[in-house]
Amino acid sequence: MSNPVGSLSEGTVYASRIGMTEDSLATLERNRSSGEPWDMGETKPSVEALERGMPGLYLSCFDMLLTEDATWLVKVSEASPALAVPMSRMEPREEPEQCPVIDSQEQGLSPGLEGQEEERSLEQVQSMVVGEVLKDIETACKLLNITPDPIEWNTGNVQKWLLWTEHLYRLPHAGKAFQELTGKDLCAMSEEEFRQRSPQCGDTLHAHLDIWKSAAWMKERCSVGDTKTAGSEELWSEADSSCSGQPIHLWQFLRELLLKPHSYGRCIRWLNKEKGIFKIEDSAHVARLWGLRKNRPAMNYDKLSRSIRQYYKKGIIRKPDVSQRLVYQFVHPV
DNA sequence: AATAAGGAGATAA
DNA sequence: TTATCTCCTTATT
Repeated sequence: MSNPVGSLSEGTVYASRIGMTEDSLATLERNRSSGEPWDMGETKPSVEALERGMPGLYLSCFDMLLTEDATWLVKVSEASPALAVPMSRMEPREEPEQCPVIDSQEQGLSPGLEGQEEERSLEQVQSMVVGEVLKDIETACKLLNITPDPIEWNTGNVQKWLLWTEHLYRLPHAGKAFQELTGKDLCAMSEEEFRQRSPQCGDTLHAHLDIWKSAAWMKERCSVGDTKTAGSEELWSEADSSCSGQPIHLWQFLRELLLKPHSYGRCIRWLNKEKGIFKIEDSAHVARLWGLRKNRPAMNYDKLSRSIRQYYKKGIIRKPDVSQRLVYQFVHPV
């Protein structure tokens, strides 16, 4: 029983999850602009952008995957009559080929097929949105070196996740209130219990954990081999690809950050992607992320840059021809 | 004060 | 042994 909700009947699951998710998102909405003690830059997950673009859709997509019930389609249709609009408002991704694209070849449809077609495109939207969420979670997992399923977290993993979520959403630090808790403990806690531990952001943390739990539950569900959710499974394996295997190298890590300007563009970005020239805009931030990834709390830019300089003789990274502060160049741009 | 370049020993996988 | 991590000195911006 990795997810308490999973053991409920389908009907109950549907009702309870709708309620849960709406609460969660309302909470996230409420807390979006809360004060933050972190200076981690403007790192905002795309989940938030999606929320902003299509709030009704976001929650519905999750729920649709969580049930076989198709009534959500009606809900979504009512909530956002013009589905094409949120689509066009989607922020462009750096890897567009990974996003299921709604094809526009449904012009000459017979009226009777309209509902079917709508369902099909909604399914595509849904898998795309879910894919975004899964990718965000996957990114966090790689960065923190934790598993996607909160139930498997030990106390250290829990702390990492808290730290991460706090800095991502600019929440006040509340890690101490959850110090001895494992992921299993965390998952068993109600929103009220979260609030008791952390009055300021307990509800927000609970909401985010809920999303992670849902994602993990979905992943488990997909891995059973459901044809209807095969698309999501592909997204998972795609996202999983780079997190399996050997410990990550610094240059790989830097590439990962550079590949996600949406999330990290404010701390590291390409000056010339073709030539592999990049600039570290916030050295402290990048060092902190690297330390997080490698479990080195004492990491700083002095040490990180020393590691980068080790790449000089290895021919992996060099200083660009016109040397500038905090600017480096991959010797073999891809 | 921050960053750059390397030397050199320590450490973890 | 490799790939950092850590600490340090000296020079540059």
